[in-house]
Amino acid sequence: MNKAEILIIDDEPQMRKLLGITLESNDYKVLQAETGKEGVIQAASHPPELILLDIGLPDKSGHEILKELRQWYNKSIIILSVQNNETDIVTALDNGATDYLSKPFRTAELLARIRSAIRRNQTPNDTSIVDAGDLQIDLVARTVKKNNQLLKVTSTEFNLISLFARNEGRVLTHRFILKEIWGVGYQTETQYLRVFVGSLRKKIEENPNNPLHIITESGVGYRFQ
Amino acid sequence: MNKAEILIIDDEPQMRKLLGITLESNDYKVLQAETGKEGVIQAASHPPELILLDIGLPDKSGHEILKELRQWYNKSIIILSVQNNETDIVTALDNGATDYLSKPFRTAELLARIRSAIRRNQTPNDTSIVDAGDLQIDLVARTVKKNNQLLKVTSTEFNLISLFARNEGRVLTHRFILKEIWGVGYQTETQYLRVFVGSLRKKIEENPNNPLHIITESGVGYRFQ
DNA sequence: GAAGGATATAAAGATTTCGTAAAGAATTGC
DNA sequence: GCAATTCTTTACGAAATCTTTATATCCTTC
Repeated sequence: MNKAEILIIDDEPQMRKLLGITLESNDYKVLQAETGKEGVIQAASHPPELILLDIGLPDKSGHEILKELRQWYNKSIIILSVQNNETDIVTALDNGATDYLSKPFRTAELLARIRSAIRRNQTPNDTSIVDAGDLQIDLVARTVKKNNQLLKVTSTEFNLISLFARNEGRVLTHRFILKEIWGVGYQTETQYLRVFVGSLRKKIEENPNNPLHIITESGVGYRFQ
Repeated sequence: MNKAEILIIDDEPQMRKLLGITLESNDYKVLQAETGKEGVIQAASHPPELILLDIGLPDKSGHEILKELRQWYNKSIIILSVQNNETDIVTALDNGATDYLSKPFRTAELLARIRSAIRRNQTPNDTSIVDAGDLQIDLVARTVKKNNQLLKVTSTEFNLISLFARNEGRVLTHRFILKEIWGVGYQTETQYLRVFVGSLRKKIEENPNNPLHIITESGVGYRFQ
């Protein structure tokens, strides 16, 4: 039985040390990251069984890191936070956090919640690369290849094609896409979508006038295949 | 979209009422049980999407009920308790509870944890496909396949065939269909229906002159099979 | 089997939705 | 601080879809 790996993302050295000792003495293998950025890179290079994410990080808000991780990481993420306000908890859970614990937490409870979270880990589709014919979309590296050639896509363009790739074959409504990419205030800005779908098609489609990957479902949204 | 069912097992009538109102106003279907025994029976006869289990029950300890449920019930169980002691939490989680909330809890947090728990119940490629011989209608992806080949259908056409698929074998009156697809002001626009049924038949039927899927019930409506 | 109401089909007209180009605004990188 | 890139907005022609009309066919009932 090899040890389950847990990645701690927390900027406080003391907290990392405390958590590290606790977890190691309970037979977990511990990985650590000081910043969100570093955490994402570590998680990508070697996906752990569970991530403990402090939400009060210096570089980005923990919520952003959580969203970023959840674009491809589908194992458990437990949020640790000094915050105990409801909005924070609700946001984290709705962004895909597995659990939320307020600091200071009780060790035995933390361990029990970790056991529970690991037990429930779904069989992961551990590939972060979505393959769609001549296209390969790497959700971690944030790259798009067409016939093995790297395409130059902007950040928003990538977010869009990443969303498509993660929902291959199903129709996504305009509202849904706009909410996911631009946020809840933009759900009626359908024109944004038209422009960005247009520029994506120019890049990924053999013939942009007759798209084979991004199909428009008139009156509803788009479908990727 | 039918409502997710939640079973509340709690001996306090007030708490059941409070939870019931909260959940129902958030579009869940609520089932209630006063005792653990009753709860187990209810859950067995009609497994809900999630169980809210109070741990301070009179007949058996909630922990026993939890264990009993977990022998066969594998969806989410959230524990509610006035207790906030660590042993209790750890025991519950190790017995397979999905989550543990101490009373009094905050409503928004409870709802977020319920959403999270239900979300995790679903298998990643959760599709609800209606199979009708050579036709497969995917209600989530909004796609129609005939002999495994994607058909191009417009938004209204899909809404129509989706309504048919969800009421397979049943005669739907003109008025009902018109109300569902176009809204209450259109219940007499029978000609709309004729046109759209016609175009659907052209796409899905082997021989549109002798339809096998969308059957005309003259003077009444249509039936899908 | 004939009459009359109900249904089917085709096609024209009306409306909505889409795609593209391009200009202005904001952001990023050097 | 300037140039380059990216994002947001506007405008307009093109395409797809929906609605309506006309006419042919089918079905039921007597």
